[in-house]
Amino acid sequence: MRSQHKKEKKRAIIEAAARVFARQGYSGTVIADIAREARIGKGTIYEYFDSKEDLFFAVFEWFCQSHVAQAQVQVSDLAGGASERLKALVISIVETFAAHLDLYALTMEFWAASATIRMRNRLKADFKEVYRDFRTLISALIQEGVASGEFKGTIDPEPIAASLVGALDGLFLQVWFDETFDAIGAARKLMECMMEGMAQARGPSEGKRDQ
Amino acid sequence: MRSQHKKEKKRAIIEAAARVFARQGYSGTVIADIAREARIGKGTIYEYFDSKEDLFFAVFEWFCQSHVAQAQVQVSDLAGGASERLKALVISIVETFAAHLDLYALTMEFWAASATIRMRNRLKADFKEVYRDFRTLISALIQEGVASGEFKGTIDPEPIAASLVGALDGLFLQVWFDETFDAIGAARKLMECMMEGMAQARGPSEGKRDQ
DNA sequence: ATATTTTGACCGACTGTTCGGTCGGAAAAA
DNA sequence: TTTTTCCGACCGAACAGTCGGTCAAAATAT
Repeated sequence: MRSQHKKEKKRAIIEAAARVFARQGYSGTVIADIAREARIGKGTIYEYFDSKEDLFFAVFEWFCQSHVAQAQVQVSDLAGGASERLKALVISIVETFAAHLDLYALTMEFWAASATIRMRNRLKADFKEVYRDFRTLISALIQEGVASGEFKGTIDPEPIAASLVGALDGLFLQVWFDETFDAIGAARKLMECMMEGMAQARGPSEGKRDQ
Repeated sequence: MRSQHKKEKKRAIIEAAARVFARQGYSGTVIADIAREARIGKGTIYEYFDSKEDLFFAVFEWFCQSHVAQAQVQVSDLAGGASERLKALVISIVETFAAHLDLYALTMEFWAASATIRMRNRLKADFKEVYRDFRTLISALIQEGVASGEFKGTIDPEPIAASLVGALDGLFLQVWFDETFDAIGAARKLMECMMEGMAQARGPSEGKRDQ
């Protein structure tokens, strides 16, 4: 009980900070708010983090880690053909986000922070990596589909994966501003449409070079 | 020269503020910075706006107005079939954004501001409208394609339009974090893929169910 | 077992600074 | 001269970060 306890407490502060930042935004949050949420004294926070900015960054890293990890677990759980799994993964991501809309505010806070000079370099590299990971995850699935003949050989997995990742972000943005917007439905229709577009034409002969 | 001059000056302040907010973010911007950028005294700003928040909101409205207007102009300029026009519009939007990446920081600032309680209601309604306008613009194009027989009758225009709008936002987010990312290329591939998925099957007989 | 010392987690009053907004008067226009 | 526009010195509230000190429990001595 020493570095163990410290680790736990640090984590607890990070989670408390995440809640407060999500609720009030970075600038709208006063260190005292976080201390109160974590039920500790203001000074204690500075035992664990050098500055408000450091704490914010720690929240960001914690958030990225847990989210990417979750998606990677999800995809490893899936079974079936590439197209089935792709569809399932995308729907699952959308549903997960939809279930944690409150945390979405945090994401926007991170985006905004990345626009300010000081934070930019710290956040940018991590964000780049997160997006790359997501693209790779989806791109791999698409490639699998191409390899198995489910998808056309002419499909270029990377940009399609990027577009899908982008669409997910974008759909959530729309939910954020209009909670009646049906992101899950839109994602389903998008997947149907893209599947149809990616599907290997099965009609004529059987060659890869349809026309 | 009175209300005319006032209007111009107000606009000038808004544009100066937009530049500074884009560069430094809302919290990172001090009223004095905006005054300097606009080459006026700090006090003068308060002759035109009641508060920093008001000014920020004015920037937001100015930004929305000019961007939506621009997209609407673009679409009215286009000629050709629905699929051609749709593709052209999307590419044109991507290219416009790519050419003004600096202003993208502003968009993120608006998103983040919408996460704070006070700003939220003011921004939310406008944002909702902007997204609705964009969706409607694209949805109308898709509907046109369905009506003309270019697209399948089973296509549901609204969610597809929403996904497209989302994908554009999302692609830009990726550019923001990795300037080597090729959003224009990705958008092209996405359009190809979706077009293929939306296209009326022309191969066998004329039914929907090929195979 | 008990007393004593050491350690370090914890705290919140305090401080120096920053910044949004004001105001009284200068400058320009009418 | 009167009115309008402009200005920046000034003010006070807010806040990040500090610091001196408390206290409980771990370590050590008895």
